[in-house]
Amino acid sequence: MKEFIKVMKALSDPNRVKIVKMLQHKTMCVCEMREALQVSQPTVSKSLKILEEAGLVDFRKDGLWVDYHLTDGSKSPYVATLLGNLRHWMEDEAEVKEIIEKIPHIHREEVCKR
Amino acid sequence: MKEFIKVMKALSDPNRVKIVKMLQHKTMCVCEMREALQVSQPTVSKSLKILEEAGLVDFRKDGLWVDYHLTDGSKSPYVATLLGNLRHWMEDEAEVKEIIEKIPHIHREEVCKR
DNA sequence: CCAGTATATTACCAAAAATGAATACAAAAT
DNA sequence: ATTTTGTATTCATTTTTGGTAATATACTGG
Repeated sequence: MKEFIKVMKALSDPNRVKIVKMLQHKTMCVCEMREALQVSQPTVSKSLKILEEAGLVDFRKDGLWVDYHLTDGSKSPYVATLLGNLRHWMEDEAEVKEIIEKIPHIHREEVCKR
Repeated sequence: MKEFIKVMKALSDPNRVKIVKMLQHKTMCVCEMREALQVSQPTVSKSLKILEEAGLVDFRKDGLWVDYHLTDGSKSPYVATLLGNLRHWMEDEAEVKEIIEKIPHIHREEVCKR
């Protein structure tokens, strides 16, 4: 039950859902997401931690950057199912579309350094 | 997006999930759920309102009683999918099983009147 | 080692949500 | 009409959450 609740809570916030939707398109680092979402870096970090603890995302360190990606959900049926559904869910939401369209124009080298 | 968040939030609370699991077995009134969950009546009512606003449950008045039941989710793909998944999800959770086992022993006529 | 950069963590604030007591409302019975 | 009973709502209080600013940590290059 606790696991389920954790996953539901993780997906109960617009920014976190947007992060998931972005990561469906590509692996991203924190500052890229920061730029896409237009929120502060700590806010992104915190959201990512919640998603990570729910088993929705994982990361790999690449030098100074931390690249986040969606998990395969193999550790939780809830995660697997919801990540699966989220592939098609909300594809037409303006809020999501706007952000997805930004992604190709965000380049790590330009966006960071703050 | 707002609709999705509402559904996720509604399912982010143990008592509300338990209510859904109970309603999978039978239509129930507020005081029966109160007895099964061992919480106050207003708490149940409020939980039901949240579930209702998310489109997960609906009710029918039967004299003094208000019988709640799960919806068919026809108004929201999120609801439809999650209610579908919740049919098998958490069937083995001790927390849920205990409550489900109580249901047959709860009789409206005895449980109400307080 | 030092400076610079990306991320994480901490501390704190405001807004939202959960909780319980009291009250209001509605339907039925007397 | 009044009382009783099941449910909904209100209100005050506490807890949780989401956000930013400030700070700490970790990696890189000189």
